[in-house]
Amino acid sequence: MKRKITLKQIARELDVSISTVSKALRNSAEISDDTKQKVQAFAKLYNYRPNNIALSLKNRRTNTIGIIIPEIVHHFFSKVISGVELIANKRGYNVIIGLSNESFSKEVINMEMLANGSIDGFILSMSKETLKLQDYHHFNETMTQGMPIVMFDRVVSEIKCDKVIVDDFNGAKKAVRKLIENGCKSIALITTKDYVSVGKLRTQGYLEALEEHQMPPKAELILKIDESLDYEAHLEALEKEIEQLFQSNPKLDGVFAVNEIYALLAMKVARKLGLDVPNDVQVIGFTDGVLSKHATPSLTTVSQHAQQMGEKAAELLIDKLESEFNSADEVFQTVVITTDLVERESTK
Amino acid sequence: MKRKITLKQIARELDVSISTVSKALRNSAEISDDTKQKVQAFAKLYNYRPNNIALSLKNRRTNTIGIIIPEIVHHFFSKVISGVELIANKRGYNVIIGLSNESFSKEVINMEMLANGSIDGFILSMSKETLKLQDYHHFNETMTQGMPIVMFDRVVSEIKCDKVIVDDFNGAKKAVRKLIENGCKSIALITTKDYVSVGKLRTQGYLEALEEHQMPPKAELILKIDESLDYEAHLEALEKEIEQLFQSNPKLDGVFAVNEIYALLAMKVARKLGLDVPNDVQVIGFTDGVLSKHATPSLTTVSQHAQQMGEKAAELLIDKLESEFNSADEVFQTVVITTDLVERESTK
DNA sequence: GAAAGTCACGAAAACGTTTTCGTGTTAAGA
DNA sequence: TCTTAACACGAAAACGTTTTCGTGACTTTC
Repeated sequence: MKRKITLKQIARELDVSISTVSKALRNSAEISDDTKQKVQAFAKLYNYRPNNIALSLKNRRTNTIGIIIPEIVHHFFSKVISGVELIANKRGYNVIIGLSNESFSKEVINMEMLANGSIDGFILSMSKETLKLQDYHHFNETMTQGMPIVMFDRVVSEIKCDKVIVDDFNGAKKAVRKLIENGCKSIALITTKDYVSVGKLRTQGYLEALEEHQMPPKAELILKIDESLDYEAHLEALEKEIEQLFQSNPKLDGVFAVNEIYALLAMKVARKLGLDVPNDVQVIGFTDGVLSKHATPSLTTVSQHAQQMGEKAAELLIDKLESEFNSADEVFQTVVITTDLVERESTK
Repeated sequence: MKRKITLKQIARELDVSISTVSKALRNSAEISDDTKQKVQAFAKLYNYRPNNIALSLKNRRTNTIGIIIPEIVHHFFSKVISGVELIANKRGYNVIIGLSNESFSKEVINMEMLANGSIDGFILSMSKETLKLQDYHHFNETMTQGMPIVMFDRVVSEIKCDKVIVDDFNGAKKAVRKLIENGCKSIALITTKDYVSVGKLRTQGYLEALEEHQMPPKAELILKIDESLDYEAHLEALEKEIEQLFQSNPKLDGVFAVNEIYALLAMKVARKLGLDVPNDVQVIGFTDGVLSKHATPSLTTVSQHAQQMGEKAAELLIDKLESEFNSADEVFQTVVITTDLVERESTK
C-alpha cells in the first residue's frame, strides 16, 4: 500500500527543491528544459496528482458545491441533481449532497457541516418544516459569511439570493385551460395545504383559468390534502378522500392534480367508479416524472424541466463564484423555467 | 461580508498565542480556567468553527466518502444513496457523488478527481461499459494507494474488495416459484443481455425454479432485450417485442420480468390483448420501486432493499476506515442482502 | 535559600501546495 | 578584469489546524 506521491518526495528523489518541482510541473519559464523534462518524466512515472485538499487550503476555494434537498428518492430532486452535476463537472466542480428529510434541524446541521470550508456555495430547496417555521436565519448567516446560495423550486421572497423557479402559476393555468378547451365543464383541483409556495401558485393558476372562461370556482371541487401526514403511508385514506370528491360531484369531468400521485389516484378512483379516462373524465398532473409516463393510461402532465432547473442553478452559482468583483454589487436574479404541457392518453 | 473567523484572529484579538486558543477550545488541562473561559466566550460570540479543509490536511482524512453510480435518476440508486447518507451522517461523514452515466471514461475521470485527497473511500456500482470492457485497472490502482472501495449490486469476482449484493438468484427463484404455486403453466422471462452480472443470475434463478418443478424451459418463452439501446427512447419497439412474445405463446399465463419497466409493459400488452391481470396472466417484476406500487393493478415485485444495501455499504466502508490495523490483514467481506417478495395485485 | 516541581503558556513543526523574492553562477559587454 | 544581466534554482511564507516540546515564573520542600 504505497501512499500517493507528493512534491516533497519527488524533490527528495531528484535532489532538487520543492519549489523547483512545483514550477517544473507547471511549466514555469524559470526552470531549465533539462530539469523540467526530468521532473515531468518522474512525475508521470509515479502518476503524481496534486492533493486537492492542500490546493483547497491554499486557494481558499474547494471547487465543490453543496446541494441540500429535502429528499433524494424523488424523481424531481434527482433530476435536479443530475442537471447540477452535469454543469458542475463540465466546469470543474464536484458536488456534495446533504439531505434534510424535510426537517428544519437537519437542514441547519447539514449546512453548518458543509459551510466550514468544505464547499464554495450552496444550491438548495427548503424543507417543508423550514417553510412552516419561517425561520431563515441559517440562510442569511451563510450568505453574510460570503457563501453564495442559489435556491430552486421552493423559495420565499424574504430571502435575497439567486433563485430558479418554475412558472407554477402559468403551468397550472395552461393545464386547466387545456381541460376547458377539451370540453370539461366541471373541473376539480386536488392540491396540498397552502404553506408550500408552489402549491399556492398552482391553485391560483387553476382559479385564473376558470375565471378566464367565466366558470365560477366551486369550493366543493377543491380538495386540499394535508401533506404533513406521510402520504406514502396514507394512500388508502387519500384514495377515500378522492372517492368522496367524485361521489359528491357526479358531473365531474376533469381533474387537475398538483402532483403525480394525486393524479394517478384520481385515475384509479375513476376506473373503480366505472368512469373511462379520458372519455368520461380527463386528468392532468404536475411534475413530469416516471409515473406519468408509465401509467395506463399514460398521464398528461405539466413538465417542470427539473434537469434544466438544476443546470441553470449550477450556472448561476458558478458564475457568481467566478465573478471577481463579488464585493458590493450584489444583484440577484430569479430565473423562471417555463413549463410545458406534455399531452398523453389521459386527455382527449 | 465578514469572512469566517480563524484561530489566528481570535489569538490576535485576545493577545494570546494560536496554540493557547486551540487548546482552550479543546478544553486542554494546560490552560488556566480564566483563559479558557475568555477564549470560549469569544469563540462562541463570533461563532467560531474549525475549518474542515485545514483539519483534513492535518489529519490526512476528510471524513467524506465518495459514491460513484451509473445514474441518479433511478429509484434503486437514489434509495442506495439515501441509505449511505443516513449512516454516513450518523457517523460524522459527508457524501460526495459522481455520476458515470454508464460510461467507462466518466467513471475513471470521476474517480481520479475524487481520489486525490477529496475523500477517504469509495462506494460504487460499476457502469455497464466497464462491465463490458472488463477493464478494472482504476479500481485496483485506487486500492493499492490505500483507498478502500465497497462495491454494491454490480460486482465482479476479479476485484478483491468488500461487496454488498442482492441474492438475485434466490430472488428470481422465489418469484418464479410463486408463479408456479399460483398455477402458472407457461411462464415467460423478460430479461436483458447477459453481460450485466445481475441479469445472468436472475435468469439462472428462473431456470432453476422451473427445473425444481419439472417444467422444461422453452427458448421461445425467454425474451432477451438489448439494453444498449436507451430503452426510454425505444418503448414502442420494446412493447412490440413483448406483444410478439404473447402472440407466439397463446398459453402464456405468467411473466417474470427483471425490472419494473418490462413488467409494466407486459401488463400493458396483456390488457391490450384482452387478457386480465392477474386472472389470465400473472406478472412479477424485480426492483421494488415507485412504479410497482402505483401501477394499476399494482405490481408484485422482488424487493431489493436498496436503502438497506446503502446502509450496509456505508457501515462496511466506515468500519474499514476506522480500523487501525488496516495494514496487511486485508480480509474482504461480501454481504448478501436477502430479497423479499412483495405481493400486490398482479398475482393471485 | 537553593533545588525541585508545578503551572500556564508560546514557538515551531507538520499536513501539501503555490508563489514571491532572494541569491549564486555564468555569460556577455565595456 | 570588472560590472551587469540573464539564468536557474532555493528559501520561506501562506492557507488553518493540532500537537509536541521548551521555557519562564512561581510555589513547594528540605
